[in-house]
Amino acid sequence: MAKPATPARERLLAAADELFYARGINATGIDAIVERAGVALATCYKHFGGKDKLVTAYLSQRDEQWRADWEAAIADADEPLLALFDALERWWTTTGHRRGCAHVDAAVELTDPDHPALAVVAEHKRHLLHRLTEIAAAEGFSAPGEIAADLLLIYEGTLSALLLNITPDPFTQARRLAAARTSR
Amino acid sequence: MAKPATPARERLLAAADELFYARGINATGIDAIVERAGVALATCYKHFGGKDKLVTAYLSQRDEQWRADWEAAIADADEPLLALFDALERWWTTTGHRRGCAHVDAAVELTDPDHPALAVVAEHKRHLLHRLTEIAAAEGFSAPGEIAADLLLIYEGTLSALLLNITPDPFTQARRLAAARTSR
DNA sequence: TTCTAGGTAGAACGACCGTTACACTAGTCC
DNA sequence: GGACTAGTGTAACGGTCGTTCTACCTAGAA
Repeated sequence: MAKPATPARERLLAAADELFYARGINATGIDAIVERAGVALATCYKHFGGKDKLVTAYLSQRDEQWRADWEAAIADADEPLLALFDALERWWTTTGHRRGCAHVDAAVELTDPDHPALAVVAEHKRHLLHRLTEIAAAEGFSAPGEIAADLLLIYEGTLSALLLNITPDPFTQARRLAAARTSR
Repeated sequence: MAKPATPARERLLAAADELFYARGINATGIDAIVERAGVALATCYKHFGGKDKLVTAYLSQRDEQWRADWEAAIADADEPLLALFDALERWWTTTGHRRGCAHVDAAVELTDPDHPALAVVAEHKRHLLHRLTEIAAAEGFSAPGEIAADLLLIYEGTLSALLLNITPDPFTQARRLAAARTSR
């Protein structure tokens, strides 16, 4: 929250979130975001200074939101390690879009390896692995890093399955696989 | 093989394969492919008629290649169900690029749901599920469809983990998870 | 020889997009 | 009142890209 959250800035971020996710980053022009936000083009550039930074802010916001949702699910869950899939299913069923994980999409779309938004993607996934490892350790598992990596792999597979629509019920699958992996 | 495989056509497809995969579909212009192939621009349009169809041909070729590699791995493997991961690792270690699955990338990049190439993507993944189900049935598993879906989910997760570089050794992970799922 | 198929080279078009600049407005605070 | 801040609206620039067109070339078949 370095910058003040003015209404214009918030509306720009909300519009960017909708359009970047639904239509893709490269396919979405600044003009479309500005129009959706009901804001002047110059205002967008005053706040973000360019598309790259707007994309970065969009992904950061998604990361923040996801962490909050996940932590809430962890607090609610009987088995904290499986809360990942509770949060995923809640997110998936409450939003209408079908484009998988916004961070994975960005990693695919942003071809330039120096794009600043890619750092946010890497940090988002790093956090997933780190937090899963923490939870597994707290649950007393002997190899928490291995369990965390396996759950992350299952999670990524679920996201892909959702994006590609290849499997009838990815959530049930994911929970079955994850439960088998974490049973003792 | 409806069209004759003239040298120009082959070189165009080879160039498209390299560039579309390495730099992304949207970020790669026809000009770049034509230059890489050492072919005239008009020749490209005479063979493919447009970028959409070139992309479609590129993905079809990848699909064909992947099926052949996988079938070879199945023939070689002790456990046919796990050959998927043998083929994946061989492909990954013999090619230099790190952009995950070309078909998933296309599904992310091609925002227009009517893009003709998306049918190839869907068919590619449908075939994976179908063939895995066949093998599981041949191996005598009682719920071959379930096993196939689980293996496909693990496979997709591995591809994502490779793309995002989030996990130290996705192949070992994938084999461990898959072996646990198919043990009896 | 003539016809044809496949390939070449280069230019041009139209559209889109990220970015910048300029002139203007309205509220706020000293 | 004056200065500052945030926002508006429009126009233009420069670049990229998919696509089309025209003219030309070459090798082999009829």
